[in-house]
Amino acid sequence: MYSIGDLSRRTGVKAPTIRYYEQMGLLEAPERSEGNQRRFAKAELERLAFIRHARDLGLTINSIRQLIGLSGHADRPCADADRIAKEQLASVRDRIAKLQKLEEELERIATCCTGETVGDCYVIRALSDHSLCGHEH
Amino acid sequence: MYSIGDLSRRTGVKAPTIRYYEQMGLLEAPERSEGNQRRFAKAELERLAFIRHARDLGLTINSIRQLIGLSGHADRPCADADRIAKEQLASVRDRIAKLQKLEEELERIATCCTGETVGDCYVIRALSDHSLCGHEH
DNA sequence: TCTTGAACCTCTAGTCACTAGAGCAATTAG
DNA sequence: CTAATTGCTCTAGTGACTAGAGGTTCAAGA
Ligand SMILES: [Zn+2]
Ligand SMILES: [Zn+2]
Ligand SMILES: [Zn+2]
Ligand SMILES: [Zn+2]
Repeated sequence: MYSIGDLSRRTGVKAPTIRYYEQMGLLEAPERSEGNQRRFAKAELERLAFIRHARDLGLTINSIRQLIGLSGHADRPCADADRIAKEQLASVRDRIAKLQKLEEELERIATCCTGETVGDCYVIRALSDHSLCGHEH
Repeated sequence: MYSIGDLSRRTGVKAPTIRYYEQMGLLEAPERSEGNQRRFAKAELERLAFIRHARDLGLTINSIRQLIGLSGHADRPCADADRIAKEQLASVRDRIAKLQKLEEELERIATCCTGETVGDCYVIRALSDHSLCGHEH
């Protein structure tokens, strides 16, 4: 049996975050000590590691809830799990593409200023005038 | 003189967002009609375009507030504006690098499942076991 | 057994940049 | 003049936590 602090040290997830996951229905309400403190079993430790890893990969609480729901039915088809992973991959790729466009614009904006005063600063001018940009954003 | 709806149509910024920018101190409180409705001058239209452009480039409300503060002093050095742009560029590059690592992991996770049931789904297994990953996240 | 200090509890509110909605008032076109 | 549209303020919700207040329980040493 682990206290919430034990669990926190073993997984690197802060105690308030563990309580938050419980509240969001990702962790089941654990047993309690006589004095009402949480006491987690090993299964919860593993589930918390799963949650943390999924979060680190950018999955939302909602997706994780679905995945946990699925993982209880080992005999069902895994198409839903595969779909969630593919959607997350697509979303990450999408964000990368958007950020790369921003990077291009920002590189120009951040490196082209030859002025010395605000009056002739390229940064200010570029922000005032989108037609200096190479793409839409 | 533009109503908030005029301004919204001309800039593509929704009316509640314009009010929000005013509340955040990015736009000055505009004149009002007899019936207390906002009436914006052309300067406000231009400032709103500036704000929107900066937001589209990912700058925070705080950074924009600083830039607006600077832009009132055309004779001062522009080092602060240049620094804000460079920091934003660095932050975008940082986020891209993190997302590219995620992309790699997610590509593996999302495309390697050869199982058919949840019990032998690679997605579920990969989320349970970070040692299958190629990097830290 | 007692005491002290660390760890734990619940609850509320704050973060960021909006967005949605309620309930009302003003404007504008016909 | 009326109806439709647009505007006003205020409150609350989003996601995934984080911080803090104010109180309780636990574990270890004396
Ligand atoms: Zn400059
Ligand atoms: Zn632009
Ligand atoms: Zn699968
Ligand atoms: Zn991993």
